[in-house]
Amino acid sequence: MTRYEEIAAELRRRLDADLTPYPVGSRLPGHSQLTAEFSVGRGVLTEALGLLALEGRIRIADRSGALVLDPAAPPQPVDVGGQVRRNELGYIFNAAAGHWRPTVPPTRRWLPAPPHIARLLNVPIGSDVLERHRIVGPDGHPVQIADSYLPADVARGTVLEAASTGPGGIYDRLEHDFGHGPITWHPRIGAAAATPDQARDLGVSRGTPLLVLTRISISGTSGRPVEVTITYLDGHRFEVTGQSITRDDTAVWPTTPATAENRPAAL
Amino acid sequence: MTRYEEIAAELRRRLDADLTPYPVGSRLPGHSQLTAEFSVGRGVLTEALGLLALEGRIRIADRSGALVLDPAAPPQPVDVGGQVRRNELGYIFNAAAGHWRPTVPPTRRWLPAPPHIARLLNVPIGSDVLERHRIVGPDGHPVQIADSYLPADVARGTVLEAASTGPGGIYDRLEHDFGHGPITWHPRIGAAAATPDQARDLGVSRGTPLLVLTRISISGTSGRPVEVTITYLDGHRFEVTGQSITRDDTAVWPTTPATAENRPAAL
DNA sequence: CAGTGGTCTAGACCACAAC
DNA sequence: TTGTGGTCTAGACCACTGA
Repeated sequence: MTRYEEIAAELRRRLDADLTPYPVGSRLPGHSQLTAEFSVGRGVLTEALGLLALEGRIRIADRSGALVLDPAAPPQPVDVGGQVRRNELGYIFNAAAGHWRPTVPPTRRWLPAPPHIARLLNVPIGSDVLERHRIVGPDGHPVQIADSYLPADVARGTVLEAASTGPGGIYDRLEHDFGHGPITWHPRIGAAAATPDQARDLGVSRGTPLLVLTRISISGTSGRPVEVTITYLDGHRFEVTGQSITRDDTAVWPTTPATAENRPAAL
Repeated sequence: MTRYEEIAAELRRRLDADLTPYPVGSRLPGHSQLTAEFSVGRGVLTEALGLLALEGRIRIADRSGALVLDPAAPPQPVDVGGQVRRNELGYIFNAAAGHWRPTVPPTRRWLPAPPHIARLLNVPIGSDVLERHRIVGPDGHPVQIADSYLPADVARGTVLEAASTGPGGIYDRLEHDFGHGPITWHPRIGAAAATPDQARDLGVSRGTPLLVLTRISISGTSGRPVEVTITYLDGHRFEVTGQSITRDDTAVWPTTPATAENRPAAL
C-alpha cells in the first residue's frame, strides 16, 4: 500500500463515516492543512485526491477546494436506441435531453478528419469534415458535449455550416432538404477519459471517465454515412439503460461441449 | 498551454507521423532520455505520458517502457441485451465472450454491501453479500473483470460460495435449483476509471476509462433482485453496439413548440 | 489579500524488467 | 547490472477564488 493509497483510504473512511467531518457538498481542507496532517509532500496529496476524483468521490474542477460528492447518488438514466422525438431544435434521442438547451451557440469549423472520425464516416483520413461542437444542459448547467461531424460533399456551402440549422435541425435538413431520407441511425456506446478541454467544458475533474454515445447517420438514398454525432456525459452521473432480457431469449440454447481447448485451466 | 501539454502534443505529433520514430508496438524512450531532450523534470514528463495513456495512445502498465498502441484500431463490438447463449460454464451474454475463459479460479468472499451494490440488490447498506470476482479472457489474456454479487438469503450456505457452481453456472442454479426462474435481466451501461487493482488485473494504465456493464437478475418468482454482475472492459478496446434506429421510430412526433422557457438563449 | 490548486524543479530511493 | 517507471521530498512561482 503506497502512501497516497493510504491517504486516499483514510479520506474515503472519513467520507463514509456517519458523522463525517466532510459532509456531501462541503469542501475538503486545503493542501497545506492536509500535507501537514499526514506529513507528506504536495505531490503525494495530489495523487491521493486524484484517486478520489477518479472514483467520483470528490470534484476538483476550480481552485476553490475539493467538493465532496454523494457516492450513493444513483446515476441518471440515459436512453439509447429507443423512441426518437423531435422539437424545434432537432431530434431528441433520450427523454432527459428534451429539457436541455445549448449553453452557448455551437462552434463550427472545418478540420482534417482524424482517424476515428474518418473510419466512422468512411472518408479518407485527413479529408475535410465539418465539426459542430455544442455544450448542452438544463438551464445553462452543462452536462453534455455533442460533437457532430459531416463530410465535405454533404455539408460544404450549406446551412449546416451556420450556427442555426433551422427548424428540426441537422436531421430535417438532411432528410427533407438534401435528399438523404429516411435516415437510419446506428448507436454505439463507449468510455473515454475527459481531455483537459472536455473536463473544463463539463466542469469535472481531469481524466474523469466519460460515457461516449456515438450515433452514425446512414443516408436512406445513398446508403452512405452522412453524419456522426459523438455525445459525452459524465460517467459518474449518467448510465445507459437497456431493454430487459427474459428467459424467452434463451430459447436458443447451443450448449458448447467442454473440450480440452475451452475447458478452464483450473476450477 | 502547459509544458506537459506541449510535450504530449509533440509526442502525439511524432506518433502520428508517417515515418514515426515510435511505430506501433515499439516502446517510447525512457524518462531519462525524454527529460533530457525536453529539459523538464520527471514530474512534467510523467504528466505528459499520463495524458497519452488516458487517450489510449500508449500503455504504461509494467516497468518496461511505454508501449505504443494503434490509435486507428477499431474498438471490438460487445453485444448487450441481445441473444443469450449458454455453455458449460454459464450464460453468455455476448458473442465474443463465448471464447473467453477464466484466467484463474474465481475468488469468493462475503463483504458488507457498499452503497451502489446495496441499491442494485435492494438490500440494506452493510448487509452481507457474496462477491464472486472473475478475470476472464481468450486463452489467458485478461480482457474482462466480472464481479457478481448475491444477497445472503440467496447464497449463504449454497454451492454459489464454491469456486465451481456446476453445469450452467450461477443462473442454472438460481433458475432450476433455487426456484428463482425464469430470471429477467436488466442491463445498464456506464463508464468508470480503472482502480489500481483493476488496472493491474487488466494490464492497462492507471485511470484507464473502463466500460462498465451492469446486469441485474430479477427472480421470476419473488420479483426481487437475486444477483447483479458488473463487467469491466477496457474502454479503449471495446464498445457496445446497439440496435439501429429507423425513421419508423420517429412516427411519434410530438413537436415541442418554441416558448420563452425552452428557446435557446442565443443562436 | 490570503488561500487554493496547478504547475514545475531537482534531487532521492526503490522494485522490477531486460539484457 | 543497467535502466525503467513508481514513489516521495522540499522547495518554488503562478493564476485564480472567495472573503
